Amino acid sequence: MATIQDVAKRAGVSVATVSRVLNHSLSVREDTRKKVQVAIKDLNYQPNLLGRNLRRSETKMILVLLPTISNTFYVKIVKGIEEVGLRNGYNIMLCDTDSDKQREEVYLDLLKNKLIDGAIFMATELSKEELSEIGRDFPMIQCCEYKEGAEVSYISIDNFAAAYKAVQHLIDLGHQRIGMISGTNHCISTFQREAGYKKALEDAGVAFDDALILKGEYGFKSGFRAAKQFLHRDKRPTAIFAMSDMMAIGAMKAIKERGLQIPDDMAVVGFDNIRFSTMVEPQLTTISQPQYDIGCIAMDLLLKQMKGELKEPQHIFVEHELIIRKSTFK
Amino acid sequence: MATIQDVAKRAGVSVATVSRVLNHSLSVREDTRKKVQVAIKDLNYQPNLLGRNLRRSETKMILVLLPTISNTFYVKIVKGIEEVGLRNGYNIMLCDTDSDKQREEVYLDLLKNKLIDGAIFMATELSKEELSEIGRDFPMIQCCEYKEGAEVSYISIDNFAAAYKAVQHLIDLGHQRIGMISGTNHCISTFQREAGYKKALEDAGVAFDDALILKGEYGFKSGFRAAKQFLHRDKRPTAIFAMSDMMAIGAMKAIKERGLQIPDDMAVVGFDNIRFSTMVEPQLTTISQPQYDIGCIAMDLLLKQMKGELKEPQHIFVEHELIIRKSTFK
DNA sequence: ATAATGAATGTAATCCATTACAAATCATTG
DNA sequence: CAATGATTTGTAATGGATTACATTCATTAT
Repeated sequence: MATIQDVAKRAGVSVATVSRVLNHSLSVREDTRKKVQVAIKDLNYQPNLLGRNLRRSETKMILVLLPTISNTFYVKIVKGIEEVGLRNGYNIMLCDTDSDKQREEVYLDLLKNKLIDGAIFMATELSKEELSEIGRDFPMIQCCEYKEGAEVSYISIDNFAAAYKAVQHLIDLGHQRIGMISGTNHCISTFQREAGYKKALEDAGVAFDDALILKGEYGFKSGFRAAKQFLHRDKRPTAIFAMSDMMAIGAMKAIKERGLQIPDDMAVVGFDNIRFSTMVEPQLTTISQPQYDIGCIAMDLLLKQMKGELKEPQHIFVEHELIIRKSTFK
Repeated sequence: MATIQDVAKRAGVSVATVSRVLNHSLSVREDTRKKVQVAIKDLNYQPNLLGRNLRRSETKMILVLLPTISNTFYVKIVKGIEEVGLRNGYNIMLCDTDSDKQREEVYLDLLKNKLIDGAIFMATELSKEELSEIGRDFPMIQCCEYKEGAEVSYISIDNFAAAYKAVQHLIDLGHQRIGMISGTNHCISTFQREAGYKKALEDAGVAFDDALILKGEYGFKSGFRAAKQFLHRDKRPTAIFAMSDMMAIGAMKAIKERGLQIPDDMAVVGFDNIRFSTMVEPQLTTISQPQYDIGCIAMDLLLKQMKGELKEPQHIFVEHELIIRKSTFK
């Protein structure tokens, strides 16, 4: 591998001049620039970024921490992050933390050790104190999930309002016994969506029944199992609000297996508007988030923070939408 | 940010000694080690990896290039790569190339510029010549998709044999008019699966009909559209072999919308055994690949190559399996 | 022709950690 | 107690590129 020294020697100039050519500095005469470029080509020279990075103290790499890569919900968010990141000269790397704190810390060390310039969390197992501490020294943004009170910017939808709207929709359709398939994790979205569910019931004058909330792991199976439980009850709910589309789709399978009709015997609402929600029969009513925009904004925030343009942590909420399909209304 | 110099000064030793402590060198007296560790803790020192990497000329980072992160097929492969990689002290980063050659090249520059130690391609837009050239100088492995003739190791299943087996299964069930929903891309798997399809027909004495192969983009919609086309025909096929589960599931939707029964009126076989293949009604017959193992082996190969233990490029084929479910056979 | 100005180029310090080699310290033995 | 070898520690070079500052060269003004 040729180094900048080799190029300099071959071109008969100093390393400084080569560096200037590499970095498109203006003050290089046209013929010397040519000479250097020839030498670069001759030697098939590629600048070693380790040297450059050390000197500049930046790597132009951004890390996106995903709790799991199997959740298609993140796809469009990542696309948004990439769009803005690449346009600004940053490479976007994804990491699968598997919701494992240790693994998260391994990747965070890359941030602390300057191997990456910034990080975007889709979720984290860190406490708000730990987050705040790292956030003080290194650029990072929380996206969709966040820790309330952590001194780290975030962008999200208003999960409370979204759940409220979904449940209100069911109430408007005449449902009174509405089962909720919630999540076991401690994400803020779970908490807020449950709160939205309760508030919508309360505002409609429907008594809250603890037995109507079941918890699962966000996947197809959990939804399937929870719905089965609901179906076994004497007074089964007439509608189900699931915290994720995957759960909702699992629930739909259980309902159909039982020989019941959706939405007549039981209506179903999901959350996320994943692509599959239009591929099932009937298509799923769900909450849609502007994922792509969320990604763009998250990356924008990170860029600002890296430039030092953010004095205070920002809290941004974007609009959501209730998409009404056949699983609730013919 | 404290540097190794600061630590050395505070501990009253030389930077070399601090470095030895950091790298667990044996020849440090117990009490000096303690002193240094105290200083490290006091200053909250984190070694700057940019310096270390420059010196060692390695970053312990591995890149996995994905043509798209929305395809859940890669999830388990990535898990396998991560398992082996992390166990060997490497950080695994994922990149979404969007099957865009330019974007691939951006990420490959990271390899050429020493910012990552090695790369695993799930697919590539590079030609075999380009691959070979980079492969000569930098550690890389092809996984699942590969370029025949490129001097770069690969691991895959035998796509020809797998397709052959799938089609043979349909033939065994008495099907003669078997439609294939193939892909428009130029991946070797597409080519080989078509070849396997043809050979299975040939060996069974069934005449090959060009009109029975339709091409699409691997997704739900393509499968849906292709199946619709098949359904409009006078002599429609009695079975469909799709190149991906997503296509197969799209095809199933079209068949069901037409009011036909699966598998009685039309049997369907997919490819990949994604999780959704068990979530649809009826469950999908498909080809299963040992994705997790494939990931482990790919990472193993890469480790060997980085250690210089691979003189020749390796070509590894792993077993596949035909999983027979209700979409072909009650 | 000469001084002054500005453009082009070069020299050397710098980023931070690692490590070969040198030096110092310690323990052991004749 | 000196000599030897082993262990511990320090000095300084190193990796490759960037850049402040110094120098050279060409051009314009006087």
